[in-house]
Amino acid sequence: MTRVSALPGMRDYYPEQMRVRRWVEDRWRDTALRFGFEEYDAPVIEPLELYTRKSGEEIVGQLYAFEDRGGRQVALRPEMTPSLARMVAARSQGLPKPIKWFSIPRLFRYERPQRGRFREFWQLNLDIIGVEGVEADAEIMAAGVEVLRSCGLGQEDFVVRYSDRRLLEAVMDALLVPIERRPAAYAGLDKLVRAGAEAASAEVRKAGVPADTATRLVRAVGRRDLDGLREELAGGEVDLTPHAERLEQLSRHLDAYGVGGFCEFDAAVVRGLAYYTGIVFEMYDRAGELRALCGGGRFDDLVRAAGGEDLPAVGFGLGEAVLVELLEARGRLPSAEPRCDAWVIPVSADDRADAIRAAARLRAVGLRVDLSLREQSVGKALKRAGQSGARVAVVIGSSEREAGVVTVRDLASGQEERADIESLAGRLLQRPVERGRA
RNA sequence: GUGGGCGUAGCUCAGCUGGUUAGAGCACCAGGUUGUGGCCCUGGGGGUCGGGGGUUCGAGUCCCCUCGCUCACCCCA
Repeated sequence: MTRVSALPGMRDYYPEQMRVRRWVEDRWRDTALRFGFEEYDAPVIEPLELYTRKSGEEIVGQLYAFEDRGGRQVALRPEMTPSLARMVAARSQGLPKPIKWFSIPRLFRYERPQRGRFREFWQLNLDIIGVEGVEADAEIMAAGVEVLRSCGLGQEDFVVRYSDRRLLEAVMDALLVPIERRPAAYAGLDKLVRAGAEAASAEVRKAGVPADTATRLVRAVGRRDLDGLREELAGGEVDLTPHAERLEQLSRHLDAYGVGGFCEFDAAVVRGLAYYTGIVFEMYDRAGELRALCGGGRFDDLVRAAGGEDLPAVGFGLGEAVLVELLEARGRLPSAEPRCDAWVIPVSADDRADAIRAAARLRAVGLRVDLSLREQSVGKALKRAGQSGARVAVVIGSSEREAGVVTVRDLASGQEERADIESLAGRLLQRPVERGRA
């Protein structure tokens, strides 16, 4: 008999991994709710057309697409944004603005699995729709920072780098880079941080930008701060002031949120994809060892492109895979937590009915209770109970039955006492196992 | 899609230049202890040595193919 294993890039979540995923998702959800976002979801299977129409070329090439039994061309969703755009476009007139929605979608992309990259993955999506100003950008970025902080990460662990597509446009205006060369030039600039100035410059030249212009562009962006940009562009005709003011305002807001220390302006943040229209940002581990934790920005054409009214939007996607890697590297993953409050052990088969009644009573008041289901020695059962992290073992044998009590063994200290089931329930309820906490 | 590394028990691995029925530790199960855990002792289950083909008297070991994992590139969460 050959075993059938999970498909490439798909993961089985055994309880120990599931605990971690649940822990992370709980923090995502808590933080999103604290920022006033409402949760939504959409189908995992969508019409293929939803992606072929508007998504980036790369994503379309990675689709899990097939024909369903009704002859429809369908795809497993590779990202959440098109579904969001559809939902908002369908009801945008009736929804109170701004719309602040979040989702924790399960997504699929058929690409080569590798470290921090799978074919099935989860991400947190946060979006604000209907706000034009940097107030929304700041709120989104601050929420992103707080999501990671709620997982126990600090300034020494990660950083948000941001820039503004409009600023880059102005720089390209100043350097007279032809409009039609810009998408390819962006892609070249996107290599600056990873591959260095030489490689980026070569890529930009390949995009059809004259060598001296390419050199100036890469050098300007490579300065990575506003003063540097201004110096490199000295003598140019274009005024960076409105962009600088917008960025300054964003920076002030981020300080007010208390997340200024996590955020750095970086002109080299470009992001490859075409649909960003304003602020763009990425979150990275400070050590620079991992892939991007998160990417986002402003895409003001989102809703209109989906057939809705013209509404500005800003948002981000934060993946679970890289985040878990970072948490692991920093030792911030939650340690194994107690699974239950009590573990009930019948001494012999004759005691089982009473053990079941005791467990049922404790469960009825809301405690987490496990029960020995195998006929085995009390010693074995206690060992199992201890492994589970239960706080107490409840032993029920003939002498307890006669006395109408149970023996309660504190599994940490080994101390034992007899008690009736109601007083035990009361005592355990005063300090039940904390739900979903580290 | 391109290129490197690696596939032996659930996990971590050993297995010398090919040589009988493939091993260890941990984990699991049972017993020692038919009412008291974490230590200890004893025993047990569990492997088509990733799969297929080839060379050979003989392949975990050598060759080819293939699948999978992994790392880097591409790109992205």
